[in-house]
Amino acid sequence: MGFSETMKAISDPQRRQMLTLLKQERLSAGEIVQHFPSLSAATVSYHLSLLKKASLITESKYKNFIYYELNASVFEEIMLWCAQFTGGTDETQDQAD
Amino acid sequence: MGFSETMKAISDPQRRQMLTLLKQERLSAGEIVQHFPSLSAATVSYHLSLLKKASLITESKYKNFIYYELNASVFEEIMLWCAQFTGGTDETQDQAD
DNA sequence: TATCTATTTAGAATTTTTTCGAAATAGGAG
DNA sequence: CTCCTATTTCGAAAAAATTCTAAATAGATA
Repeated sequence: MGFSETMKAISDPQRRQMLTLLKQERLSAGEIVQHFPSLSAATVSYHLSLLKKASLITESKYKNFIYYELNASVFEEIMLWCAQFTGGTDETQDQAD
Repeated sequence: MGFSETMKAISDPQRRQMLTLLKQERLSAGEIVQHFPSLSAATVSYHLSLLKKASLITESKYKNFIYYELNASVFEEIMLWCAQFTGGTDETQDQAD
């Protein structure tokens, strides 16, 4: 939910790779697990839960699968935060952190 | 230097606050310490070293002070990474992670 | 109903990050 | 040269994040 949670979530390379996978298409938890041979299903599930808490992905259930999907809108917020440093935006704007 | 180091560096709220402070003006280590009453000078120094490693700040010495200054250009790279998810940029572009 | 498949949750172990106090470094001032 | 001020580095302790295996959940199928 909060900005800090989002930044923490995207700070991990494996979680960023999960986001990249989901950029192309929505995937079930099992399909995501297959992309990480070095991690157990439980660990991938843990990472997905962090991404979900940060609103970076959403889940929907179908049969006994859980599908994950990217929520692109959160990235706008991060870009806005960055923009305050590049001098590219109105500097009077409210900003998280 | 690497993208991962940068993302790790900005994932911490206290380090983000240091960047925000440096957005306005360059500050000495001691001046930055004063903004964080709950942290020791050693701890602030540790955080500054991470920001420096991530190229988010640069340092310059004057007398026995060390001044820190923001390096805004790194934020462009983060924004570019975010943009691939918002559909706002050329998707054929190479991207870290 | 019994069982199989997909996934998460729980609990514990490991690893990484953060933090501090004390000691080291470095340069300026007397 | 000696002391003082600013800051970092070191080593250890504490806190947080990551990971695993095993057990729990939930829905589908036989």
